[in-house]
Amino acid sequence: MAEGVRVRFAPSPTGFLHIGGARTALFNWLYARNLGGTFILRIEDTDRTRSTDEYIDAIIEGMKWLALNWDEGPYRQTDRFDVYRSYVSKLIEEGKAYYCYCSPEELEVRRQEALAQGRTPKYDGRCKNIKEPVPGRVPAVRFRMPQEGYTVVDDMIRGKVEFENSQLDDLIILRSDGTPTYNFTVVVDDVDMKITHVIRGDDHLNNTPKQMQLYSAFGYPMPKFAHLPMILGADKTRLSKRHGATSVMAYHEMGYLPDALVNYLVRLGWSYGDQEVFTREELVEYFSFENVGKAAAVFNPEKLLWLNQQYIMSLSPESLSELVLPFLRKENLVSEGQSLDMVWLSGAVRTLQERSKTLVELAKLLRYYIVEYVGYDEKAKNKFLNEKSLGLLSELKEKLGDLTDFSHASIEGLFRSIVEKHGIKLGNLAQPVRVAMTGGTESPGIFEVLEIMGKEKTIKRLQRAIETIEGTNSGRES
RNA sequence: GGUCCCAUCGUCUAGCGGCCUAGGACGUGGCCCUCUCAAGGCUAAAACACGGGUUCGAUUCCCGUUGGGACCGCCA
Repeated sequence: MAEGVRVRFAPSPTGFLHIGGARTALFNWLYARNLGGTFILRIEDTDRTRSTDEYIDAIIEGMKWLALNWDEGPYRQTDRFDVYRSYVSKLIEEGKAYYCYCSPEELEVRRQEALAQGRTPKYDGRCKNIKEPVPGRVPAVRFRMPQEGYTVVDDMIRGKVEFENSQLDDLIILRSDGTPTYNFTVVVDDVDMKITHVIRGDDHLNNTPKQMQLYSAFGYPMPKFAHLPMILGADKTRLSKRHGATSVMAYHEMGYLPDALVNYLVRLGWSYGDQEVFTREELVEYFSFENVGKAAAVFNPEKLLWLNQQYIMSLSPESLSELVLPFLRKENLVSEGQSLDMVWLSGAVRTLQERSKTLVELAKLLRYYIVEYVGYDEKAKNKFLNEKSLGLLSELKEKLGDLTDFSHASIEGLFRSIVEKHGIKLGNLAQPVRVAMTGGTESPGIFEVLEIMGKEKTIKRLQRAIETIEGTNSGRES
């Protein structure tokens, strides 16, 4: 049963890999991996005016980033025109297709007329029985669609969907310029590549009966179909650029983890009881179309953000450090060629990972650990770096200077003893120190911050805070 | 306009006739923890679109209404 499952993702390179396409690819990938089948990547670039090699590269880049590896391809339809032409010839010979001499302009006029009169635009079949070429006209080729009976799509998600054949149009399979059209190439390729399951977006459901007629004409067994519900924007219309970032790689740049995006995307329309967070292995193991919903789903960036944080928290500090490095460069915190002590960085990252929802956020938070001098937040400075804290900061500076073991435990011991001596709350000491160290009032636990910062930097920053209060600081900011 | 699809909290969803006082998650409010911010724990508000059937019993099955969406190209 599981034997020989072959599925494909077939994007057209007229744009970047977007959220919707990625989810289609993902469901194909999951289905193939779940059943031990073959996942094929096919580029549908027959529209040569809109397809570009840059977009092909971009789609592949997106697939790789999401780690949706394919087993065959990428095939390009523009490499396969010979195949399509031979199928066209066969259909013409068998009388299943015919030449149509109507020009695109004429067809457009008739379509507009029909629309204006409230009729359904449909080809009138006037070229159906023309035997001789029409002088001065280069014909397109149309497929002779049966007009009696029904075509029933047996969909793995929606069940049986019935279409009346009289609704089906004689579709053009070969343009007058000799290039084949989408509905035709999909079927030829799926036949040729022995695709067993066609998993694609909901927007193709209406095309399916036409394509099924093509399958019959070729005498090829029907594949199974699964039409995935659409992804909508907050306004419940189909997700598009105006809803914000839709390119998969844009999420990479914003500091999202591919696994988080995959996890989010799969839960849009699929569920497994109450579980929200899945490993790849679990996803592959649990995936089934039985648990795929039928309703369109609204894309919710907030939940994606939450998931991303879950993934960031679950990563080891070491691997997170590697991942955040490029973002540190972008923030100009690490210059080109400069190397960072990765063990130290991991320690710093560890204190920040539950405070970061994205890698970009993490990189920004890492700032005060890395730079030479921190600038003070104005409000924080006024509130905590003043006469009241001056004595405490000086005392702390002196005692920290005598500390030989600059560890979390001994730093904490020192803080506790000072606090106890003065009969004040820990916060009264911690907050001024926090501003001195980070420039602001929010950070990881103050003892960890000092430990990561190290003795030398800690003393320097305390000294600078003291000078600031005394008004002797030169005012350099970093 | 025609064809097709869809319908549970604001959002993602569980539910496949009685287990439902409708569960979980995000977000939102409160409380706890606490050196700040997070994280974490507890907690609150929040939904079966409507109307008919079928049934002893409907969120669940059927029909209709309403509302949303997709497609109707010599685009894919």
